[in-house]
Amino acid sequence: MMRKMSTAPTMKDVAREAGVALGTVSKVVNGLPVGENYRIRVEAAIEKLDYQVNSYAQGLKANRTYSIAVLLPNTFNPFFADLAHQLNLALQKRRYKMLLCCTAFNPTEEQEYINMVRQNKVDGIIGLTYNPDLIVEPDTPYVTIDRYMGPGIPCVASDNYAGGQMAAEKLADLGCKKVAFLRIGSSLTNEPNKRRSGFENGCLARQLSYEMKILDDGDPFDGFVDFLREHFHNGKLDFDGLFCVTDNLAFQIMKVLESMGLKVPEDVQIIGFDGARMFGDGRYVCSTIVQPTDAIAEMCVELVLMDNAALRPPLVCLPVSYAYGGTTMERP
Amino acid sequence: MMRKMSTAPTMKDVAREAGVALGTVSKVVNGLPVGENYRIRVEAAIEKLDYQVNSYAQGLKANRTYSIAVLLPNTFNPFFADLAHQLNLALQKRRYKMLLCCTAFNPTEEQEYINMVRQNKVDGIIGLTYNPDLIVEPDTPYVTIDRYMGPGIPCVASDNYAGGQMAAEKLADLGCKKVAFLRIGSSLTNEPNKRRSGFENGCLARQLSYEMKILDDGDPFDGFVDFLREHFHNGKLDFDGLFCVTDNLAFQIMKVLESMGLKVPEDVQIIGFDGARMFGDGRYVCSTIVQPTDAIAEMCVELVLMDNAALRPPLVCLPVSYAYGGTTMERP
DNA sequence: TATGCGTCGCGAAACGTTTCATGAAATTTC
DNA sequence: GAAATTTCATGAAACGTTTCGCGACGCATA
Repeated sequence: MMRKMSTAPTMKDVAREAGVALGTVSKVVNGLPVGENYRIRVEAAIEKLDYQVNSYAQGLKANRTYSIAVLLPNTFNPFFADLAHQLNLALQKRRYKMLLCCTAFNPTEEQEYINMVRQNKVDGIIGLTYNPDLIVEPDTPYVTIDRYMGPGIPCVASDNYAGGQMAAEKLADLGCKKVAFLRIGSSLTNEPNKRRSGFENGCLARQLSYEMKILDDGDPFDGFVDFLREHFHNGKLDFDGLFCVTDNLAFQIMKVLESMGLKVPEDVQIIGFDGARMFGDGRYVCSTIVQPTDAIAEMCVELVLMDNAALRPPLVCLPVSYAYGGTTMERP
Repeated sequence: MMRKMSTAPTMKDVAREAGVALGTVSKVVNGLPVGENYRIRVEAAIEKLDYQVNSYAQGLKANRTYSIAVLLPNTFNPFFADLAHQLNLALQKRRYKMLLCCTAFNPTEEQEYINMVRQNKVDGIIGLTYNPDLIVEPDTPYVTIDRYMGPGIPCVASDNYAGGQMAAEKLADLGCKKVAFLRIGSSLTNEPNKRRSGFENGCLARQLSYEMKILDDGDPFDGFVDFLREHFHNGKLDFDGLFCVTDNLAFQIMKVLESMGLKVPEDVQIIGFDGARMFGDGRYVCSTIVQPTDAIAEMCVELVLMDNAALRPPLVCLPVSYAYGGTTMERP
């Protein structure tokens, strides 16, 4: 009785308690075929000892850990937060654990996390990263979000092109005559780049006059303020519609417009991108092109766990949708 | 040469390559004293083979995994998101991994995660949970946020009482004559309860007339709408100040007030609680009592990793501060 | 030269699983 | 009823570490 109180019970303990061999316990635990009477005895012993498998021993043996590392810049941008949440759900559904790594957009940090994660033999990595030359363990399945890194590494993204187009069309529908596209480089690597071309295409199709203001990484935000000032005469802005590359940017721009005495959406309508919401269930921060974070997460998990790596598509684009968030005039 | 390409190199491989014993490699890897010439040879071999320790073998042997499970309801509430981020930073600083578990306020989910986490032999758990009778492995260090579960389990929280008091004083300072406190039960278990008594105390101290509206878990939000309507006559609200138990609630209440034609902060000033910000760096969602999420995270990690469990304090309260977020009139 | 002591590398054992060759028992076959 | 075949529990080996008793070696002492 109560011999090894201090240590958690092992399979050996269960085997002894049930009077069976080690391998038999293993089979019961893993649901493999075992004689009925044996199964019952083992299950009783497991119950009695409150046995839990040691998944680190399993991991060592099987070279499989049922955990996936998720690399995100942070969790306070609502879009990333939403992604983290959806990934957590999708992984949990498949009984996988999620190792969350916040990289703060820092390439060194990203590489460090990748290295750390190698030691821990996660079964795969899902990364929304900004380091263009990340070195990833070749035999660890890697799936990116929003960043195409080559044919061997699947990339899951929204249909950014369609989203840009949708924004242009929406602004046209809502009566805009002259619009502008605002973007910061750093928030806009790779796939999200297509938002611009989609938007341009949409404007052309609807014969909507447009201008672009594109800042590079590291450029001060003032670049936008200057741009808007240049197009501001006699209390009026040259534009009646703005498409901002992210909701975050839209949010900042709104503050600037406010300080210029302009009213949104009466004077100028704004559409952002991402689908950021205040408290998850609150209303959208601005009128926006919503990314399907649930589908993105689902797809990432699907791909990262896929057995046959050869079958993985290099790029998956998922459909976006428009949502009203108070910064556009809805149709009369 | 290139014999075992498919498998990651092990200590044995390094030992063979360096021409030393297994134990010597182990010592080098762990920084234990080893003869200089041996160290050099081993380090060269490690470099050459690109050896990485297998932390699951380490975990199996040492019964230590350098990972901590974090239980949060979700990541899209900015307060939780911030907490997740700060915890990630604090853990990373100590080279610990973070297993994030989103529980969606669901007691069953919470217990399931706790169980799952037991199997994975995490070194500890930090939980912001809502299940009053969670069963936690007695030998896994457990630290809660905001919920006092008994003397053996440390609870880290903001100084909620002081926060409530601070809100009352601020409203008084800003000229309010009659205020109200709004809260929903579910968002207000345990420690955060003290926000009410702190607020009450603050009102009494400043001879500020106040009322309370408290909804229970599961009550429809309409309860607040009705309450506000009852106190709304001739386009004017009986209150000139509101203290909402969370920023989330404040956010929702603002929408209601808006729909009643009331202006914030001109007609009624609002103070929330948490310190929620839009994009992490954006401005506060509302004027608010800010919780020190960085200090909370730091303290949680400190306590959960503490060797001597007997020295852990049962309750730690950390100082809050007031921040302007546009929903209060600042002093003239 | 012989003894004693301290250093330090060596390698076997152990951690808790899974797997697989082994052989005992039960079943089938003629 | 004996031999062939199937079934299935058994327990040793292996996964990649850490730990620790052992012994080889170097040095000081007499």
